[in-house]
Amino acid sequence: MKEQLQNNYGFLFSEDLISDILENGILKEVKEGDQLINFGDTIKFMPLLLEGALKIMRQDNDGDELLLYFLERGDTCAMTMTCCMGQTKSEIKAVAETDSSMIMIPVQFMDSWMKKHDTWRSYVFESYNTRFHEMLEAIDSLAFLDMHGRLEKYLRDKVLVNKDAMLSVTHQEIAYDLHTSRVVVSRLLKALEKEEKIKLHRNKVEVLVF
DNA sequence: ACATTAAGTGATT
DNA sequence: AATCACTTAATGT
Repeated sequence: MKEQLQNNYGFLFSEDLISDILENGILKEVKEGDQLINFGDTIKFMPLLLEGALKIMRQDNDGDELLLYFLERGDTCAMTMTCCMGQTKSEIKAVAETDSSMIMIPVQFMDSWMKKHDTWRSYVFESYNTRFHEMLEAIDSLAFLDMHGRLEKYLRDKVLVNKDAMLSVTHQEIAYDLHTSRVVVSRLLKALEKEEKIKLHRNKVEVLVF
């Protein structure tokens, strides 16, 4: 845990901060598909991703879901930051996209560390900023891209976080993430296969270009 | 061999 | 782009 923290955050965090993290953080390892945070949960920990990726989703009143963005190593969750200030409940859901490990920092340290550690404050502001940009990207993709474009972006992102062009995913799962129907996904994927951008297998999509 | 689940397709809105 | 209705293909028991 020490080494992983050094490797991923060593260049960002001061020695003091790293020892504070090691002292108070809890190492958590999750498997692909594990749910970390659900809609309405009270957030007690702030995750620092060491390895793997999480997918962050929004949920509507009927329980329908929509993927917002992926978190990777070096990232943290912006939702936790707003939550620990106002004691609000989570408005997002976090699921492990791949097997992941992270350090869970109890939120009560947020406040004092902001004052105590310059490097922590910068990190928090910095990641708040990048999260905000990811959010804008998600909005852009909803507002300005058609399904075809959204699907391509989805596949691109998914290949990036999985570090593997062979995606283990069904058409139905993609449909849930993009909040559309399986039939539409199947058709668009078929079209992409004809363009020779991807190759289709059962339960798998192989991304050839991007 | 049969049931189940994933994926492909035409037609309609 | 969504939905329906149906077919075909792959996989598990």
